[in-house]
Amino acid sequence: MKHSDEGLAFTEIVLETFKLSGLLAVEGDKISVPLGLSSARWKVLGSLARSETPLTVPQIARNMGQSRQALQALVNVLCEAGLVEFQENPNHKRAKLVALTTNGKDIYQRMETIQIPWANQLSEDIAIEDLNTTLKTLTKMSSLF
Amino acid sequence: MKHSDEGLAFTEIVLETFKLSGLLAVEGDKISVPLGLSSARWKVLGSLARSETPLTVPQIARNMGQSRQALQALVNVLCEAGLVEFQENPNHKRAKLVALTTNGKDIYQRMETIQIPWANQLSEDIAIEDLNTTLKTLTKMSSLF
DNA sequence: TCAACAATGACAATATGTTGTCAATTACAC
DNA sequence: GTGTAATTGACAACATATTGTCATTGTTGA
Repeated sequence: MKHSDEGLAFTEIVLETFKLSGLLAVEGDKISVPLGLSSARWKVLGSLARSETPLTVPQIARNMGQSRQALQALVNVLCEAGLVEFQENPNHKRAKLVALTTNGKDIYQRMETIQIPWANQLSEDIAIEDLNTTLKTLTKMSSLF
Repeated sequence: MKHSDEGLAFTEIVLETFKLSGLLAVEGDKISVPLGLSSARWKVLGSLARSETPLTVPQIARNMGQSRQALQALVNVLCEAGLVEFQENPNHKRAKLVALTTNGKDIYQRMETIQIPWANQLSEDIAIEDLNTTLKTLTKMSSLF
């Protein structure tokens, strides 16, 4: 049996995704180290900052496609660092709500002032149609699992 | 400062890349477990199988965008498992060449008989132009780092 | 209502990844 | 050639991720 044309491209995208993910994580670490963060912790702050309402740990995990245990560990560290806090959840005794503290919001704002020019500069030579197609395709791939 | 259109799409691709990478790793683990492998080990076998010539550990690491230390650890495990072996490198006393053993080649072949229908089936509803654009764009993004 | 099922937090074991460091080896410029 | 810089393997420390398990809490259907 052989790869179809689509199957071959799909497979190469898979490999490139692994590679890019690793490179981006290292890059994200470099960017966030000056503010005492890391790629992983920054992403958690981003989930909370982008959300309209406070989220529980399992909700964040599902959004990010990760296990709730991994997210719980990150959130616990962020809580100890004073960037997020647990709030009582009126709908659930055990599953507390995670919210950014004032300090957490401030740090995330400062990350944005670094991330925005970073993304703008790196993307300036890539066609917007290609970026849109890529995002659409990656999202479609994620939805397969 | 605000994201440009490109910067915004770029940022969302970054987040989707993290998510998809995690999902694919889990999926790859499931696929490869029956043959005693994992996503990470499978990728190493793939690098060796796809290469015309035997490679050194740092070469594989650079191909995959990873640290040579991480690759060395994987290769050592694969060597203990008898899937790869170290060969003397006529050009370098320390940097031995890594080659698939007969058993390693066999396992990889069997992985292919699983991976090919997997990729063909998952990609069948995605347009080939979109896949090609996505691969091109991801590769371009990787090259930025 | 209440019994069965699902979701959650906590903990442990393990895999995979980075970074930093050191000595040994190789490559290269002069 | 020779000295300096880069590469490599080995080791350690640590961060991030999965999976499995358990007791607790929440949800749902009969």
